[in-house]
Amino acid sequence: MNGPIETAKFAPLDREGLVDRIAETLMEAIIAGRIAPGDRLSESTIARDMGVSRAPVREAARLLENSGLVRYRANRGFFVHEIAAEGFRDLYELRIAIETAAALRLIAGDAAAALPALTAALDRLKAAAEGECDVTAMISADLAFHRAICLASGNARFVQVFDQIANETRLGVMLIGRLYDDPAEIARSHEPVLAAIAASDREAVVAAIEYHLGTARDLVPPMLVADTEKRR
Amino acid sequence: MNGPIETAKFAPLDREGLVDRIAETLMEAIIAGRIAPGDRLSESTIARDMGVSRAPVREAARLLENSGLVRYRANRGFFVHEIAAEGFRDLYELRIAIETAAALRLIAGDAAAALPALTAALDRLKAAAEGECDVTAMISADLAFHRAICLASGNARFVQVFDQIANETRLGVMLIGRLYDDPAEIARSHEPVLAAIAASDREAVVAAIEYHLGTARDLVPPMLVADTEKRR
DNA sequence: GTCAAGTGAATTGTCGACATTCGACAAAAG
DNA sequence: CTTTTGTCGAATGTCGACAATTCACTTGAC
Repeated sequence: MNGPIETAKFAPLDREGLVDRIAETLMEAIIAGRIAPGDRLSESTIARDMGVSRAPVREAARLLENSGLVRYRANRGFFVHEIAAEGFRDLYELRIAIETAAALRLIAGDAAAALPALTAALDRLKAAAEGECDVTAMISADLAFHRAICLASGNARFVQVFDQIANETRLGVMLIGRLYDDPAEIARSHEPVLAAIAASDREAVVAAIEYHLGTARDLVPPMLVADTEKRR
Repeated sequence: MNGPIETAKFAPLDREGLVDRIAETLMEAIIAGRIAPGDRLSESTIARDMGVSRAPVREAARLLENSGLVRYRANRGFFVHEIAAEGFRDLYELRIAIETAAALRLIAGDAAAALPALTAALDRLKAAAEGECDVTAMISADLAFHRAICLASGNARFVQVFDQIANETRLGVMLIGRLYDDPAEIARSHEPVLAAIAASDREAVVAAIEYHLGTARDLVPPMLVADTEKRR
């Protein structure tokens, strides 16, 4: 059974393909806001800039389409997704459904085992809210906490759906600077969710998530409309 | 507001691109079982058979990946997705979460307006269960009913997620002939769900969907394991 | 001045060819 | 006989070129 090598002496080489690297670069640019929502992703331009051909760029764009960052229109190309007020409500209703289900599933299983990861995620979120708060990092930490809940549920599907919509959430939220005006408050608003999970209280979990995400669902769309108007 | 043409006199030309047609053809072949789960989708072969180049075939495959029908492995190509027993449980937990949320949302809105569509979908399901029951058609009608619930919720996200996982459900369920041994019984099992929605009874809706989908969730995985063993 | 049609540059859609990688079989060493 | 190494066919990965489509601009008539 034992070959000459028992423990791996080398970490696997980073062999992620060209397409993945292009996709990552594009995603980073979109999330960082260097490409604005609604902007067209010119295949030729991107390919030329990156020094590759158009084929892998197209594939990368298709990949990003799955993440909801990019929309494709036939014969017109790829565009950075613009999220509307109405779509934001729907998006958050889906988040409530998914994350509530994940949390309930988590409680039904081994909640104790999952708590450290959740607590750690919340701590990181609080840390990100301290001092000179970078909005992008703050959003990342926020999403990471919610993702941790899905992950801890043990159901890969919940994580999959969450990942698909996380970036869209990001795009929507980033349009609104004001939302993160009081980062510490945002961070604190996650505590009831964790507390309910820790207490394994099903009803409290449902209520906490509904309140936490429901607040954003009801608060953000009007802001989105206002900000969209202002931009004209 | 009114232009010279008020009613459309011509159906829109079939301008859906080559990629879409390839994707549809492939999807049809997979759903019909002409390509078995686990089989490789050879780009070259498909391209040659269809008389096109490999580029649109690749894109079509990437599209099908979003529908969960196909999985992509780097440098190895596309394969028809194989669903495992464990994955099936997760899949159905997600369905319960989505469809329950959709139904509750539906009740919160204008339930009366949505009822005709749901009733019609259920009738079609019953009709499909009559006489010489084609399993594929039966599954389609079954899924169509559940999709109608998501659609009636008014939340496009629910529909989007449902569509993404519907085909995977199909692949999993099709592996098990026995499940549809008694089609009429299957059709009837949908009635409580519709009744609960019609009554706008939140608790009943939650219970009905949990029971209806939960039965499949608990029943199918052992069957999947058994059938997989048998196939060896 | 407004609107329609025409024109052309720019972009996407598709293709065939070449480079790279993979997996299986064969061959050689232990 | 088992294990490792070498080789080879076949598939994917990437590319540059051409065709088809779109969009902004110009042109012209009313």
